[in-house]
Amino acid sequence: MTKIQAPKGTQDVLPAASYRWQSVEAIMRDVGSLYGYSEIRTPVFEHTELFQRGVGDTTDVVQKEMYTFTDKGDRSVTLKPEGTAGVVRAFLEDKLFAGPLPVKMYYVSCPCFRYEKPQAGRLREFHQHGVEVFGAPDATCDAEIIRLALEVLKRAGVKDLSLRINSIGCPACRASYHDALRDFLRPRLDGLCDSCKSRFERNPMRILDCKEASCQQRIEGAPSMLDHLCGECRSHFEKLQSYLTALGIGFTLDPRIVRGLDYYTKTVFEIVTKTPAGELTVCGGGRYDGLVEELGGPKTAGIGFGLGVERLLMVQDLQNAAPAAPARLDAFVCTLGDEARLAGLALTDTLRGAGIKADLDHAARSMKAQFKYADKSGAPIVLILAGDELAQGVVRVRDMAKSEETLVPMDQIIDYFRQ
RNA sequence: GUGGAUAUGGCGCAGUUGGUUAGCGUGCCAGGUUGUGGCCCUGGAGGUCGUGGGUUCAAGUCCCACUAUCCACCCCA
Repeated sequence: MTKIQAPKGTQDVLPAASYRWQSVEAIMRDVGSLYGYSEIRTPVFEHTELFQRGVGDTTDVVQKEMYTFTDKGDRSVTLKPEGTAGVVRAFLEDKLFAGPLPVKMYYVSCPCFRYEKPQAGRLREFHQHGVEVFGAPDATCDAEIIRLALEVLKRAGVKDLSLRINSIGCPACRASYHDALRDFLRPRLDGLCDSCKSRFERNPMRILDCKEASCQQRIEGAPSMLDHLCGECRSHFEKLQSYLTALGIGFTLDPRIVRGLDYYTKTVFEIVTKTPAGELTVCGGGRYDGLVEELGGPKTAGIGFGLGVERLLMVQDLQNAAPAAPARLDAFVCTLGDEARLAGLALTDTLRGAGIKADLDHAARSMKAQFKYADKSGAPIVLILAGDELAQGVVRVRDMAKSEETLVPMDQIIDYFRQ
């Protein structure tokens, strides 16, 4: 029989590590609600067409990375490759646009799926925290979600953060920029790498992002999107920069941030952190003012970001910023003999009823083995119950760190923990 | 999709030019202490040496294929 293992690119979150997830999830919830956001949860899978139209047919994500399958009803469905499209769909389907705008939403550890070759910080099933805001066209909102993302990362203990922003304009000014860029690239096309050649027609801006040194050399002096922004896009971007400055948020302009998803307009940004293993992008996002309309809704501004949970946890590890594990137990109950065992079960139940994290031996083991287990469980207090204690109506309370024992009357044991 | 490295008990490793019953550390279980953890001592359980072929009298060791894991590119969270 072949051993069954987890599918490639997936990970178990084991009991010893789940507190780490709970910790960053609590941070996201706390910060989200502090900023006036409410949680939204959308399905893990959607109709494939949503992503084709929303994320964009020409993107790598849609073209080669989606988990798409046909269900028993012959519908093509896809495990969500990112968080935004599903939220937009819900916004439309549940007619949130008819309520008070803006609508501000966040999501926590949203599972996302991309069929890629796994490696450090890249999985096939991964999780994102994120926010989406609808009906907030002003650049104050761009600044707000950036501030929110930075706050989440800061509370998670991430160090050496840097913010990179860019504007990719609106469809109108981007089209004229594409023309200018193609005019610049056309005479140099022969020297570019194959993937850049294919990008030329489809999405020439991605060529600016190419990692090939020879391509970088050839595109030296290429026109910048920022020089081709229309009046409105330019003014939006300038406002964003002044708002960030007013909030004391440092940033760098990075014209090479293009983002791999088609729906972005105007502001795009990435938050990068330095680790001993190199720079790592932990958060990326931007504005998508055309997406709601593209998916059949009323013209509505949109903006959001996705923050990779696995990457965040990885950065915490690399930067020694991981929170310490909380104590699993407040007390462990050790017993000897059947009568004491029964009393121990009742005692444990009483403790739990009083909100004290308690456990007892479930393997009918020796006192020594029970103590070993109690020690490894991290319980600071061990309660010992055997014939002598039962006869006296007391519990023997052992402080594990001090190795000191005292006798506490059974009916005062809760008070002992309360003091 | 392209390239590179690795694969031996739960974890970390050794295994010498192919040569007897595959070792070590750690963890786990138990005993030493018939009521007591961390330290120490003793014992025990646990391995189709990733899978399948091949070479050989003999393969953990050599050859081939496959699979998985890790890393880089690509892409991105």
